[in-house]
Amino acid sequence: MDVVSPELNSLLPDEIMDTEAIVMEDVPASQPDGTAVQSESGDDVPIPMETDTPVVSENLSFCSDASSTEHTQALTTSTITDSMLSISSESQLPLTLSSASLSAPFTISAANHQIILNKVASSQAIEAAKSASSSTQAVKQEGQKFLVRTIGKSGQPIVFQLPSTGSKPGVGQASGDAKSQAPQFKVVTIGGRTELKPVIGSTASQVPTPTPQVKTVQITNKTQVSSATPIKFIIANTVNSKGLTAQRSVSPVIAGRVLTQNPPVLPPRTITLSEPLNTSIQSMSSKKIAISPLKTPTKLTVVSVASQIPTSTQKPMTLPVNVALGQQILTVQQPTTASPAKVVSSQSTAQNIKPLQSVAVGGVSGSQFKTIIPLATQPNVQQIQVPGSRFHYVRLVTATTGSSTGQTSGPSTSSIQPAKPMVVNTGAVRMSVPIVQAQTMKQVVRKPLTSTAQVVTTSHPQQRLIMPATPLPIQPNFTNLPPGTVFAPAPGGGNVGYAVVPAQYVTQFQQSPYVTLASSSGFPACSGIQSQARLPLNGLSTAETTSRPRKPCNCTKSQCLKLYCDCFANGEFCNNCNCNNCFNNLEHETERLKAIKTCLDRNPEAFKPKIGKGKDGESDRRHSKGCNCKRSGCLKNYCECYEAKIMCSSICKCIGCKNFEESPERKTLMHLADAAEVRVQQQTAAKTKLSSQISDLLMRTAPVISSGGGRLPYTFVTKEVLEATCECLIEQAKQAELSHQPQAQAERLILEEFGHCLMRIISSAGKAKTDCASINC
DNA sequence: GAGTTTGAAACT
DNA sequence: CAGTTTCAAACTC
Repeated sequence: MDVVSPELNSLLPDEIMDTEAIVMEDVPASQPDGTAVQSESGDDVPIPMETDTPVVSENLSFCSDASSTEHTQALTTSTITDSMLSISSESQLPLTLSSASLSAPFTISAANHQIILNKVASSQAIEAAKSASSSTQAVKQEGQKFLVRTIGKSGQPIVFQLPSTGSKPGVGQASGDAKSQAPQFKVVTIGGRTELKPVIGSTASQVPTPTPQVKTVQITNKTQVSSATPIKFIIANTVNSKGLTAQRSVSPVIAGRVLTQNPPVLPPRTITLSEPLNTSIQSMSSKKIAISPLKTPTKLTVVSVASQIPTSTQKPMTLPVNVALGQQILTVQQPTTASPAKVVSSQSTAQNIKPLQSVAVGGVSGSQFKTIIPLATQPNVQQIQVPGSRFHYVRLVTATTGSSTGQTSGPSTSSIQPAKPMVVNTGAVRMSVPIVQAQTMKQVVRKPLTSTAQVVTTSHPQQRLIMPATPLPIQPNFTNLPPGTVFAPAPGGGNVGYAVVPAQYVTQFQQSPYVTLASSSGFPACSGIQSQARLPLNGLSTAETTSRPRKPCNCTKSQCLKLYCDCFANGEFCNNCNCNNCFNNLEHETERLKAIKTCLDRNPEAFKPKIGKGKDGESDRRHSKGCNCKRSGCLKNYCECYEAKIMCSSICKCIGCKNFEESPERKTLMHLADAAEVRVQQQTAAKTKLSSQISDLLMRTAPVISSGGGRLPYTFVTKEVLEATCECLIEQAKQAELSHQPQAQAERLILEEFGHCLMRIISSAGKAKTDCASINC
């Protein structure tokens, strides 16, 4: 198998690690009433948290960070002490967790399987929260621990433990600014739309969401005051990567983990909010990191992006972090200032590592997220969706090292070592998996993996191509990786590498029963969740992309291994195509991978969507390279801009372009296209009506036929049939008129349409007679 | 359905 | 980087 070249390898980390584009707009509080939780479903069925499955990191750290001191409050799970906050899924009452050391207490409300952690701006806010709900519980920080007890059906409690912060300098400082700041929860839909909701006293006013849509709860700390108490999440499931080199000192520290569905009878999971004493945390860049479970409520998602925390804060950036609890995503957003919010989540214990996790990195504008999509029950697989890229990347986090691997036995209580909050999974292997286009990622009918078993054993696991032998879930030892998987060594060595896996495999993973937890957990699968992770394809909406199945290719000479082939260009295998000598399939993975590498060597952007976000002031969608049309006037589908239904931009090098806003030709074309579409719809409707009328008539006349024994076709020509037929003819006439057909031609078309109608009537009549005869026999 | 046109991709 | 060739889709008849 070919190993991804260093060039490609160098590309992949950037793809994954780059989170600069992930910027969440500050969303004003849209619901000051404090509605913090939206039930994902109208019913009260609790959604269990997945905790028994292996998870890269069991630790979730919520850190309160003083801007200058980088102080982080950590919830450690090592021991359960003082106050414990229990959140029951059944209860929809907000729970307020206040910490003396924390400038802003956290309001925690759980309802309908959702837990919202909110940082209460002030004690008054706490009181308000209490007043809002009599059952609100304020937990002093002394306890440093709060227990989420019944998030899942299993009732497995999740313990959030806060270490004593008496010695933490940043705590008091943070609390002092809490009033000025208005920490808020932002409920963010997967599609990127965010809904900011104050948490305080919110539970009573919960608005049940009709659809099982995953919500992201975002905690935003907009104030830039150094005294502010930025919330710092440190997700410590880190792997070494070059992406965090000094060059990219601002690379976000990721490594998140996500809580998902718990199988019943699971030991209490402890989420540790540890205070990182490591300076690396301090230097952690403030880029926004969104960790969201886009999948079913039963999923636990973990984001692990960077292994090392950049030591420089040269580029303070907003750092939104979504921590998904069950179906919810907790987002912590920190404005780009002196005290950026930081999220630290340690994955030091890869207990119960969730099998397949996906991370979607939004590529469109700043509102995109890296989302984690749990795909499989097998641990250590993360699907990373990089908007703007046609590949999906799957990161496999292996528990090869004892320290990094989680102890799967016993209650999943993991604690983060303060001194090494970010060192979690040194043996992690990141896999970059070109799958399907991110936008087209969708749940489809499950089908077993049919690939031949090709397992490559190697002394250098991170650089070997692993071929999946069976449809079994991905194993940590990579023995079940799909064919075509290529491991690329991480630059600079280390235990981290990338593996390029055929896109379809991820789809297959998603389709595999092993992947879908809902199938086995008894919870209804939420197909919509995954769709939420989809991102626009070439500027098209998800609905557009999903509603348009890709056309089969007709390649004859390229073997479907060049970008001429749309299938290949989209990172897909050929399927039901008309190509000849196709190598874009599982049987030719070696060649395919080589071709991918070649394309990437030639153009690292080769597999990225051509239609992306334009510059400020320009159209939202524009061709990344611009077209070079010379003869088509950019008004035919030869033009990639026109084909994408966008206008040419300044970067186009086209000649005689007519594809601009004020172009009369373009307007005419658009008008004609719209008219044609309307005509087609009308004609289709008319034909459907005709068929319906005929069918209805057949139903009514069937007894007559059967008894009378032989009616002529004209018997079926009733008033309704005539009307439907006339509609078809009129529509045909309109179409001919609009297309400026000569009268003779128009008459011909009308007559032909009439003939078609007659044929349908006769055919239906004959069929009805035949059916009746067969019935009588 | 065959042939032509077109422009992106690939190549030199 | 520019020019040429190759290629497959779009288009026309």
